[in-house]
This record gives sequence, C-alpha cells and structure tokens, in this order.
Amino acid sequence: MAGEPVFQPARPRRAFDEIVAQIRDLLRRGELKPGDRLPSEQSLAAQFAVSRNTVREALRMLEISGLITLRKGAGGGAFIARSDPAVVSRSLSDTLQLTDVSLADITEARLWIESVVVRVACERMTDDHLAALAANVKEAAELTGAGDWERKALAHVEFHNLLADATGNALMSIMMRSLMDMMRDIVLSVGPTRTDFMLNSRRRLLARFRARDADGAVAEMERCLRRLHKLWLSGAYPGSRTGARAD
Amino acid sequence: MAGEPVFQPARPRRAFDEIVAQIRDLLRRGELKPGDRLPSEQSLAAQFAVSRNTVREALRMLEISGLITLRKGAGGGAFIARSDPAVVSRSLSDTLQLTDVSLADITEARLWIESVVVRVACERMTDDHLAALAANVKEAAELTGAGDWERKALAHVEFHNLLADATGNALMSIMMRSLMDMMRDIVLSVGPTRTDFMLNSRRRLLARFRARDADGAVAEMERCLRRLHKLWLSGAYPGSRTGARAD
DNA sequence: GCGTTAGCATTGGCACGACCATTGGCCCGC
DNA sequence: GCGGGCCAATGGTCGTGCCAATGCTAACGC
Repeated sequence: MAGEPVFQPARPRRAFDEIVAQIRDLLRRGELKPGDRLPSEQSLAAQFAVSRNTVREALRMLEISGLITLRKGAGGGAFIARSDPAVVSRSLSDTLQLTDVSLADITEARLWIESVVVRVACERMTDDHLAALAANVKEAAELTGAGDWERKALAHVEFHNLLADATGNALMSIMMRSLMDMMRDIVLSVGPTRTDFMLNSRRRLLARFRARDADGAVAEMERCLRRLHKLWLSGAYPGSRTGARAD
Repeated sequence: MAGEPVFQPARPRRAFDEIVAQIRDLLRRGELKPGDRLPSEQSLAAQFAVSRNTVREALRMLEISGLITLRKGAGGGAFIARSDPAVVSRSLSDTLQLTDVSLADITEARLWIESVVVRVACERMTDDHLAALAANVKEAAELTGAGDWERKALAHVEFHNLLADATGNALMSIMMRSLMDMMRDIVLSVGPTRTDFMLNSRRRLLARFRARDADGAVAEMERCLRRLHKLWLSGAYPGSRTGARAD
C-alpha cells in the first residue's frame, strides 16, 4: 500500500533460465561458434553448481531453439549448431496456431512478398539460379506425368525457395522458407486440385526470367498465385483458421 | 522403385520428443485451446508412463516454443499460451546469429517489405490507425526534446509495427514485429546517431497517408530508410550485437 | 458479521543418485 | 596389419525426496 519504490525485480530467475541466458550470451559475444562443443552435462552441472536435471532442462531449451544439437555416446555432447531455418518455420507456425491468422492473411502476405522476390530475382539471378529453377520445373513436370501428386506439389512449393535464393538475400531466403513450410502443410491438407495451369505458368515465368522482364514475371506470378489462392479459398479449407475474411 | 526401399525411420524417438509431439498434435487438432490447462507434471508422468523429469523436459520444450506457460503453486500448472510473436523474433534472431546474414541483407529485405507495407497501409488504414501513428510520432518528438535518446529510438522502431498493423494483415504484423525486434538490437547497439531527419520524414509520411498518396508515402519511406541504412553501413557495425544493456 | 491470519494441499523447481543404451576409441589376439 | 571385442564417456531415463510458491479455506479475533 505504501509507496512501493521501484525495487529491483528481485526475482530469482529459474536456474535453467539463467544457464540458458549465460550460454546464449557466450554465443552472442562470439565466444562460442558453430561446431564448438560444450562440456558434458556432468561438467556443466558442476560449473553451474546445479543438478544435472537442471542442466538438461536448459539444454532442452537451447536445443529446441536450434542453438545446439545433442549427440550421445563417447565423444558426444552438446555442439553449437549450424543454422537451421526450420526452427523459424516451426515457431512461426506455432505462433499462427495460437493466433487468429486467417488463410486469407497468409495468402495475401505471401502475394506481397512473392512479388518483390520475383522482381528482384529476375534482375539478379545468375545462370545457375535459372538452371536450378528450370530443373525444378522439369522435375515437377515429370512427377505430374508419373501421377505422383504429393511430390509434384512439394516441388512446386520448393520452386519459391529457389526463387528466394536467387535474390541473393539470405534473410529473404529464410523468411520464404518459413512461409513455404506453412504452405506445404496447407497444400497437402487441401489435397489434389486441378493445378495443371501451374506448370504452364512456370514455363512462362522462366521465359520472362530469361528475357529479364521483371514486370512480366511479376505479373505472371501474381496471376498464378491469385488463381491458386482463389481455388483454395473457394474450397473448404479444413484448417480451423477459417477467419474467411475473404476480401 | 529402385534398390532403396523407404524403410521406416525406425527412430526410437526420445521419450520427451514423443510427449511434445503428442501435445503439439492435440493443439493442431484443436483439442487444446489457449487458456486450457494441462494436467500436473505428476499426472502427465503417470499418463505417459515416464518419470517426472522426462515430462519436465518436454514441458521445457513446449514452454520455449511459446506453446505453454507454467505457473506454480496451487491451481498452477501448464496452460496453453496466448500467441506471443516474440517467440518468432527470438528464433529468427537465433538463426541469424548462426548464419552469415549480413546487416546489408537485413536492411535490404526490410526495405522491400516495408515498401509494400507502406503502400498497403496507406490504402487501407483507418482513422484509428492514423491516429496511433500520429501519436507515436508525437511521442518520439517529445522524447527527442527530453533528450531521452533510447526511448525515442524505440518509439521510432515501434512506428513500423503500427504501420504493419494498419495493413490489417495479422501475419504481416507478426513478421514485421520479428524484424523490428532485430532492428531494436541493431539500433541500440549502434547508439545515438544524428537522426533528426527522421522526425521530419515521419511528418511528411503522415501527410502522404492523409492524402492517400501511396506512391508518395512509399517514396518517402524509402528515402528515409536508405538514408538511415547508409548511416549504419558507413559506421563500424560490429557483427555481434554488443549491447550489454540492462534488459 | 467480517476482515485477518494461520494452515494446508497442490504444484512446479531442484537435488542426488542410479542404471541403461549408444558411441567411439583402445587394446588384444590372430 | 587387421578384425573384433572390451571399456570408458556421455546422453537418456528413472525414482525419490525436499523446498518454495500459490491459492483456498477454516479458524480466529475484533
């Protein structure tokens, strides 16, 4: 009741939170680099003066954050991980699960981002990138012929990742991969649809890339995506996130 | 078809991975909703037929994934969390830490996204959104006058979140918040800079919004960001976020 | 009658100790 | 020299016990 001054939090952080924070800090300061090995659980427990269980809970947090990978057996231990974009995807996907993001939101945001990616990729892509994209389309065509619908759909999704790579922007690659991980789920849950138009669209897109016609490429991609999204939104998307704010 | 039969991974998943998967699945299927309470650790241990320690490690994973929050004491337990975009930010930030994403990549990607956000926001924003943006600018101006550099910088960063909100796209809001969380670190680590031009830019931007001049707004934002980024890139930005501030 | 307080039951936080499965290297025997 | 088996290191799991925080409730005092 009395004027309580701004006492320090005075909150004793949970022990494993403290451990996580310390290791995270070591990483941020560059004192730990990918590939480095942390001491064994026993040793860590001793150094932090906590029980091995507590250390393990901390390691669990670091592990799911994608910061470390665990290997068991002799010579095993906790190693600073190489980057794994899948972690971002998972967390994004988790967050969306708990929030009221509608399918319309996802497709819309995707359309925006994809447009700029196509534009930049068209301007910057090297022959290697173009070859990779062409190979992807070829694979999708073959899978279509083989009737392997699922793998064809996955190939079509992968196309966009390659596109993001072609921008030469690593962050954009990561973000696109996160989006595409979600798309994968959506596509697979929607199931086979009449998407033969996509193969043709892809070929026209490649042609635009070869001609370095950014405007044309963007237009082509937007046409393709709008058509696809309309197809999804018209059907009953089983995901519970049917805000259905179709505008 | 050929020699490689797709053997089942036959992976004996770690026990807590299995637990995490099961709970995640319950969530995905909508059988668990935000606010719901999971059984106590004791009870979970019994149901999963594992020790309490194992359950705790699983809960730790779910916790840092932002899926649950733990409360102790009577009536406590594990509760399905409300969405927390900060989780995405953290994982994105972690991934970037382990990757070779340059500051140039970040600023570039940001410029791309921000452009489309400004355009859409300009077209869609309501008076409420406009008022919120104006209030933010006003606050930043006052903080500038008060010489409170840090809080002024944070207000400037927050502006972009409000902008993303104005697009009405929840996913875009989340992604922007992730980017801005990183920006916060960068801005604070760079330290005070001569950024008085930004306040004027913000005011011009608001004017463009009021006039519903999307092209003008985008141009203004791009000018502002380019100038800001040039300022950063010219200075010595330490690849590591070296902001050992209290937080 | 009503607010206050002391207790109590619930639940997460943490410690200690033990055992198992896997892994990789070392040593032995051929 | 080489192959195979033993062994130590290390993560994975278990079980128990205790502490600290929390919320409910019944006893208490005015």
